Amino acid sequence: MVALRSDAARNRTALLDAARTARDERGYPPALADVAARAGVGVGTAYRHFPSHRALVEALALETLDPLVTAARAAADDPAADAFGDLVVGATRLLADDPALAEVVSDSDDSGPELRAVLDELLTAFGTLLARAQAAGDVRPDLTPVDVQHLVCGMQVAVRLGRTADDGAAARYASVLLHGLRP
Amino acid sequence: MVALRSDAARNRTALLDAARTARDERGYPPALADVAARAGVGVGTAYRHFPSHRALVEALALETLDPLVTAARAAADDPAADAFGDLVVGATRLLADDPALAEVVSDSDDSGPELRAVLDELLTAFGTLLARAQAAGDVRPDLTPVDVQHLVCGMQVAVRLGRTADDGAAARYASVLLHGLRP
DNA sequence: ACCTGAACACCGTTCAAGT
DNA sequence: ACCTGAACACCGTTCAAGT
Repeated sequence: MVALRSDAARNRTALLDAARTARDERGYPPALADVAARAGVGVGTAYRHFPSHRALVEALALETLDPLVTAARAAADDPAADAFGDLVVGATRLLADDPALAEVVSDSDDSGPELRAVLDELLTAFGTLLARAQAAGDVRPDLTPVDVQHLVCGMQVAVRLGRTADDGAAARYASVLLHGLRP
Repeated sequence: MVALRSDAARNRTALLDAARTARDERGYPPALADVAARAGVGVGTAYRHFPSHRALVEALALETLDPLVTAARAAADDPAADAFGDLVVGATRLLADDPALAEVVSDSDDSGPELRAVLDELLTAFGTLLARAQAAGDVRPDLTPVDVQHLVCGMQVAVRLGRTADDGAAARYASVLLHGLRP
C-alpha cells in the first residue's frame, strides 16, 4: 500500500463517506454511479478505488466488523462464563442489522484478501471460545467453527424476518439458537 | 380463470417448461427474455402470462410446494409422534434445495394471491402440529407458527452454506434447530 | 384475444481521452 | 498518477404494431 496522491486520498474518503451515508439511509449502498455522484467524482474514479461494487461493500463491512473482532479477541484471551454465547448472539444481531455485511459474510468465498483475513481472525477467535465451551460441556462437541459461522449467517436471516413484525422475535430466535447449540 | 385460447395455453406451458428446465440446470430461472427464447415466444408473450419475473418464479414455487402442503395436511389430520419435527426438517431441506423457492417464501410479503393462499394453508397445518407438540411439552410454548416459518427460512440458509463443503452439515444443522425448539 | 420485437430504464463495468 | 464521462452489456419491463 503506497501513499496515495492527496486528491486520490480525498476522493477515496469521499466515496466511502457517500456509500456509508447511503447505506445508513437506505440499508444498502446504491449503484456505484450514484455513490460517485454523491461524492462528486466520476464513475471511473469510483472504479479506480473500488474495482467492483462488492469491493466497496466490503470496505464498509470491514469497518463494521472491526469492533466484533476486537470483542472476539478480548473474549478469547479472558473468557467470561458465557463469552461464546454472547459473541454468537452479538454477531447475529450485527449481521441482522446490516444486510450488506450479512451478504458479504455469507458469500465469504468470493471476498477480497482483506475481508478474508478479518474473517479468518474472527473464525480463529470464535474457534478458541467454541473449543472452551465444548470442553466445559456447554456446547455440542460435533460442531466446528465453520458450522457456527453458517448457523449465525442463517439465524441472522430469521432475526431480520422476525423483527419487521415482532419486537421480541430477535431475542426468541437467539435463545432458540443457543439452546440448539447445547449438547 | 376463463379458458385460454389454445395457442395461449400452449405458450404458457412452454414458458413454464422452459423456466423449469433452466432452474433445474442452473438453480434459478433466468431472465424472462431467455425463458421466452427457449420457449420459442416473444418477450411480450412471457410478460402477458407472467406479469413479472417473480410471478414466474412463484408459479414454479407452487409446483414444488404442493407436495409439502399435502404432507403437512396429512400430518395435521393423523399426527405421528414427531410429525412436527419431520415437517420442519423437510421444509428446511426443500427450501435449501431451491433458492428461488426459498427467496419467494422468505419475502412472502410481496407475493401474489395464489402463493399467499398456499403459504397460509401451510402455516395453518404447521400451526396445528406446533400446538400439538407444544401441548405435549416437546416444543417451547412461546413460539408461534410464524416464528417457525422464520426459523426455517433462516436455517435453510445455514444448510445451503454448509452443504457446499460438508456432507453432514445439513443433518447437524437440522438437529441444532430441533434441539433449539425444545422447551 | 393474443403475439411480436423494438425500445426504455437501470446498473455494473470498461476504456479512450484528458489533466 | 489520477480523473472524467461516454459507451457497452445485461436485464426487467412496456408498448405500438401486427394477426
